[in-house]
Amino acid sequence: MKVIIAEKPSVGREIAKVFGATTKKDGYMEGKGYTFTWAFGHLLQLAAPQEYGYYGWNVQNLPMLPQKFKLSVRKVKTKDGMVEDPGVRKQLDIIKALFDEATEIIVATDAGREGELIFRYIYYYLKCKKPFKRLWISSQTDAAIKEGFRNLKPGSDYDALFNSAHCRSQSDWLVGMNATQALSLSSGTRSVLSLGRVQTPTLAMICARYLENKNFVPQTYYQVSIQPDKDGQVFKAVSEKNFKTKEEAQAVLDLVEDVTLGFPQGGHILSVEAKPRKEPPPLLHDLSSLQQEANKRKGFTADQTLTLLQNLYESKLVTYPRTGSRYIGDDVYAGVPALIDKFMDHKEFGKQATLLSGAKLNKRSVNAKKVTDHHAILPTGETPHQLSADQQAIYDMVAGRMLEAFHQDCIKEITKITVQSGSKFIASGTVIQTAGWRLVFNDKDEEKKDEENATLPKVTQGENLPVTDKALLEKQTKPKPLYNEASLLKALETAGKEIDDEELRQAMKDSGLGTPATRAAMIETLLKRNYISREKKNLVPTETGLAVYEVVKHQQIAQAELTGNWEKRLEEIRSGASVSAFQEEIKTYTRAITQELLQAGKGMVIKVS
DNA sequence: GCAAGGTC
Repeated sequence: MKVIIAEKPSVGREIAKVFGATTKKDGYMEGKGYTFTWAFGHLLQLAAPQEYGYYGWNVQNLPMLPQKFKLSVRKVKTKDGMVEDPGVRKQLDIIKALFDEATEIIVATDAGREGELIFRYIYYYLKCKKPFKRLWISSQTDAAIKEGFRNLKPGSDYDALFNSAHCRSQSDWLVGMNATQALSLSSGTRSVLSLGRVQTPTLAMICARYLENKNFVPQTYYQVSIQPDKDGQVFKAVSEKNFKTKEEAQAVLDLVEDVTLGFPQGGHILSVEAKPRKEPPPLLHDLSSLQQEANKRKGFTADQTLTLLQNLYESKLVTYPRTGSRYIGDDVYAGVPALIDKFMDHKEFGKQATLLSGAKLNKRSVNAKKVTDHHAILPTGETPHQLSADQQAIYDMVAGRMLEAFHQDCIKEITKITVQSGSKFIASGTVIQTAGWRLVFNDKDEEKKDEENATLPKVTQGENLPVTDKALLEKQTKPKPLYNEASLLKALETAGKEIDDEELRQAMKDSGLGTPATRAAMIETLLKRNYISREKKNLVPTETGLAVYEVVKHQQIAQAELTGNWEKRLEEIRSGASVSAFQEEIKTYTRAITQELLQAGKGMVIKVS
């Protein structure tokens, strides 16, 4: 008997379906001589410190550097503390029984580093010795699954990938557990002051932005605006330059040849530039972009959006939610026209679905090379029943985005008019000529600035217009806004963009800080630790958060680059570089940061709340 | 009591 093990039930069942195996059992399916089972993500985790003999939280134990890491069954929190998750234990037992019967195992966990780790941890924990092969596919269409099975790889081909995954896991444990205990113990508070490769740089970003915002000194500057009149249609033009002093601006204002000063036609049109600009539709959603949009539109937290999306996924209404790709492959694209047709009766955007039906679709979101473990989020085409208002809102964002993504470009005309009246003034305006994808939600254009005119009258070069009004404008420079959930998620994805080193940046771009699946939980962790709080839509540090930030802000553990460095090394391990060299470096770093924090925490000032 | 990673 061959046993196929997937990362999650949905994939296990999908593969079983392709094989025509339909017999449902408890925790697996069987048919055609195969058995199909699954994990629920990570079933096993690196054991907690006490399982290596490090009892309690004690400076004597630090740094904790286990000789050999152990695995333990995933735990859940109950009123009696942490206990084995019974569902996980049950599934592990099922997997063990199946592996015992197996002649061969086929590994069908997600095609990536963590997918490999999920299987290997199970395999080694169960002390299984059966031979295994690897299925490596990035979409779960029938064709992709069949092709993957014709192309099974030897299990050992992925040993180096497992090594890199295991290193990632151990390194996070060593640095996180030790740094957390070191700072918590030395701070003298009895609370948990957690630190980690992902959470601490994130906290640092929030704190740095908060302090920058709070300490920002606004600069006053001045502008002059005039209002020319074209046959009764007025528009606004603003001085080409900004002025540092009111006097400079006043001088420019005084030179304006307006009607009240006796100039009947003092606005001379120097030039009119009008150029069309194509604005392509947005890409399909991945989890992060959807969380950002839901936060902007509905004020949902990243965690709420993920929960709602998980509900929709479990009801088979949307595809896999925890994806980091905004693209689909050609195989999935083949089903898109039929999918669009399903929305022709939708009350909000049925009209646009009808318009797209049979039309030539925009293929910007179609690129198999940019599909990673999972493709972008799409509706499945199943008809929703009795969704809650919030679920419906998320569902509509997924479906609406699909219509946008395959819609036509939006064509705008950007107009710039230069007017001479004493000095030069600029009027700019954007007119949407063909709305294209913008028809789906009829949203306002975010890019549009305050000074812009909705529409500008038709004027020609050389024309002279009366200037009917003028004004001196006093303005102030603004600080970068505080992070909210949407802008933080975006910053986490692109933390690499502020890194100069090209190779580091590439490594960061692939991973960012955290992963789509973990970012929502990480934000919740910072809230739970009382490091940050929500103020309206903003995320701001608490006193505790700022105190921790002050202690660690110059340390490596607070820098996003730490992840970039690790990723680079892990990638080398994946291509065969030495594991032990990296492990030694991590141990050395763990010793160093533990010592530093044991000292630094003593100087901490934290109010006990 | 603690990390980051995955998912019901």
